[in-house]
Amino acid sequence: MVRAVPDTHGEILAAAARQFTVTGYRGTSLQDIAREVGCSKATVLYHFANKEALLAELMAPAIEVLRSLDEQLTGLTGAAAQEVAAQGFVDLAVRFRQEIAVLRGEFPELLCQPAFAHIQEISDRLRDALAGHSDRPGARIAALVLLAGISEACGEFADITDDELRLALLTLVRRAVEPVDALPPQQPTTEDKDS
Amino acid sequence: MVRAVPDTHGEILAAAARQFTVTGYRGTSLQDIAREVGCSKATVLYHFANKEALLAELMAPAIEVLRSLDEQLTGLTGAAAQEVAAQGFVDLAVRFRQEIAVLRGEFPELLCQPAFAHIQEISDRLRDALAGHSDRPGARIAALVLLAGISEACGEFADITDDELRLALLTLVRRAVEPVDALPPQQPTTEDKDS
DNA sequence: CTTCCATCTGACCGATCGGTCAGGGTCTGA
DNA sequence: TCAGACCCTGACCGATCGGTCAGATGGAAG
Repeated sequence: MVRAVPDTHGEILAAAARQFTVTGYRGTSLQDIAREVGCSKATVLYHFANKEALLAELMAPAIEVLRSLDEQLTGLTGAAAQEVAAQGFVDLAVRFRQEIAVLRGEFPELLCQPAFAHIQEISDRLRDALAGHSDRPGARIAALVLLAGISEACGEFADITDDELRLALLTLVRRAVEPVDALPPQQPTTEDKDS
Repeated sequence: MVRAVPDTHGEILAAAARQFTVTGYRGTSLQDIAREVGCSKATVLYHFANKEALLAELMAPAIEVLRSLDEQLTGLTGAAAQEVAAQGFVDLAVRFRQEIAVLRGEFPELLCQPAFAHIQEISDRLRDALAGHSDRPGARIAALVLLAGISEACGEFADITDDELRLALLTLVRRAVEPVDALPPQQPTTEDKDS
């Protein structure tokens, strides 16, 4: 085995990702991670300041993509925002299946941690965009169900390729979301209503 | 305060439900529940054999409804099964918003407990029915996303009435699910393919 | 050879967890 | 009056958690 550079740091990260998705963040102890890597718990804490820092580094790439999607969304409204949100989120969910699976269960508690600040607001904006910025219950519900469902479900389809999954999810979203054009003309929509 | 019957048992149950939905099952200690009720931790364990039994009693009604839905589904196929599954699950999710929110994050771990045996199989059958018993990825993905999304999202809409939520979810499901009739006629479907 | 630094470890810490237990009230019915 | 069922509690238990720390190891630089 040619293994000049052991890269313990990366191994710990990978093992943590695997364990977190199965047992959850709370349900996985540093001991568990160390056991899978084949090192001591102290070694895990040598490479990472604490358990929270381990999670933060694990989620950093996914969060970065989410942030950039949020930026793309600023200023967009209506059908354009809807489409960008749909494509962006589906792509994000597919690419970071594992990372999202980690966050899945612990969402409400983990959002308090500084590493995940503003995530709630960002996903709120994402949901609004997907709902066509409508406040009708039907649109709001559909958007939230889709976001939550995709987050939940993505981790389950390990047997499906990224492209296939992306396509299926995108067609599902387009079929399920309330189209912003189909709004009953109770409001003229001459300009974007803001605030 | 006319309080002839303190009903500590019920108060503990209600407090546990509230805490579990916020902090999760793992994240809520018996001490937390006792504190909210205003009794000692020992009292909680006097009324319930252990933490697991508390959760089991909390979820029992929802699980009973899920089981009966599963029974209704036996024998049904195609569009009929699809419709029963959609109506049944939407109704269940709306009625037991809080209970499902409890189970949400801890699903994979809690399924090991004897109180939740067969739940995985039941929800698998439910998903199959919603997918029109098709094995096409699109149908499977849509069904799972809808089930997961509804479970996740139901707890969030405290401001929406049951009837309103039920209607919105049902229309969403009907719009989003791949209709069993729209199957490409690559298979004659003369009779239900089984096994 | 010595020094230095990165890596890693076993032993240990305080806190908290779920759960046990002996016993103290309080009410009821004989 | 007294026995017993019911409800509740403080004190305590072993286990496990995240995290600390002094020191062992080993390779590179001087």
